Amino acid sequence: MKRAAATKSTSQPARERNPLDRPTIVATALRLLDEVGVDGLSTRRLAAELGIKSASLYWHFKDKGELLNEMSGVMFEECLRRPNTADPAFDWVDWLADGCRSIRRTALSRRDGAQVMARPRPKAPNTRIDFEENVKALMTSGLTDMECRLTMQTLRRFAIGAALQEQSTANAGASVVLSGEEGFEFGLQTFIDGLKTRLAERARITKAVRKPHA
Amino acid sequence: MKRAAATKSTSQPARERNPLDRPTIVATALRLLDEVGVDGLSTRRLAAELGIKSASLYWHFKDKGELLNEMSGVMFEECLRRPNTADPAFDWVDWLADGCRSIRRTALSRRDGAQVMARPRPKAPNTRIDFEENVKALMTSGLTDMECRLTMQTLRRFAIGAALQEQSTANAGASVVLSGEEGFEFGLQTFIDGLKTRLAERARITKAVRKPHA
DNA sequence: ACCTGAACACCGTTCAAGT
DNA sequence: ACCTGAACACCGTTCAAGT
Repeated sequence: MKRAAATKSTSQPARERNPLDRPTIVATALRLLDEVGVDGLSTRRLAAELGIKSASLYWHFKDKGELLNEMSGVMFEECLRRPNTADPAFDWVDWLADGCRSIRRTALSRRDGAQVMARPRPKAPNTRIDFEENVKALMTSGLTDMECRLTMQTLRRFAIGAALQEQSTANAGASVVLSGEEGFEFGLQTFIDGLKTRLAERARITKAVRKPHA
Repeated sequence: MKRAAATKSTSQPARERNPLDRPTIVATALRLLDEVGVDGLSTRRLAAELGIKSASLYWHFKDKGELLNEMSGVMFEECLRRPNTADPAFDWVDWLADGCRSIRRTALSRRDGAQVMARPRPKAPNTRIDFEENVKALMTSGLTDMECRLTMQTLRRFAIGAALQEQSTANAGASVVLSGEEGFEFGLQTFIDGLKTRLAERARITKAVRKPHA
């Protein structure tokens, strides 16, 4: 996709004449990411894509890191569906596993996507709300509040860690005995088995307490 | 630590007059990493530390990526102890958990250490041998060869993923309700519980096959 | 074999100035 | 409010040339 030829009468090659905002810049940056990769995504290149000069980006963003973090946030929004706990068929195991798969899939869906998602997300209030909603959904499992937070953190890390390694350049020539998918599903399944064990153990104790001499 | 003042008679400020080799360069790079961080670790800065010009580094390394990968390899060598399966007290659970903790601790031991260890390690033959040795040790658990490989891969990713997030700059101001240590131990314990479940399930089936009508 | 000098083609960021 | 021009202080990498 080469730069569109500008009509002679204007100096902006690829942009309408209204001011940019952060969402537009982030969306353009994500599109550009697929073209050039994270190392190719320079402020100058992005500015060119937007029809501005790179210095102008610093009116919208404090620095490049802030832009990348916002990209991370958008990618997470792309992949996280809200849980439907009202549905009587809601199953926390499936929901949790699918959420984890979704993070990996989203990371793999764009060039160097895992590297972007490995960055801290901007702590916007709406993100916080979603997070608390997810904690509540997972608590239907019987895990404690803290365990739910730790579980979600662990699986988020795991999904991104898996994608990170799958996208690493070294994977090109390596003897890939274990496919990414297989390793991912193994880790996910095993971790969830561990959660179930914890819950079963807890149920056993609760029962023993209720009927101490059974 | 400022550059040592050179004696007037020589133009090398900080180096004896013998040729450099890769191990020396890598060791110096790791020392410098703690001073300046991964973003500050430029070829020019490293060359200055070694008393050479940055162009000379390209005689020893193909590019900067190769140097960083070698640093990753050295950090892994620092942390991986060989298993002592001859010891009758050898316990695969402890060994596995300690190995995982060791990776995290090594990553946390240097500035941006997790970022370095997240890179692909150079696939030297000795590294391969260690890996096979570890697979054999883990197979004392009763897991299959493939499961052992997947387990080690998963825990390696997990340890580095945890350290990566703990060292992320965003962690500075964030509301760190969950300490890094706690989240790490939770994930590790849960995953190992899952492995045990798998083994217990397998033992149950084996037994059922032996005594079909028990 | 190992290193330098000098260059090429870039970076992120700042800031006065423009509109 | 939003953007430009121009600069500052860097990068990684190449390559002929030196010893």
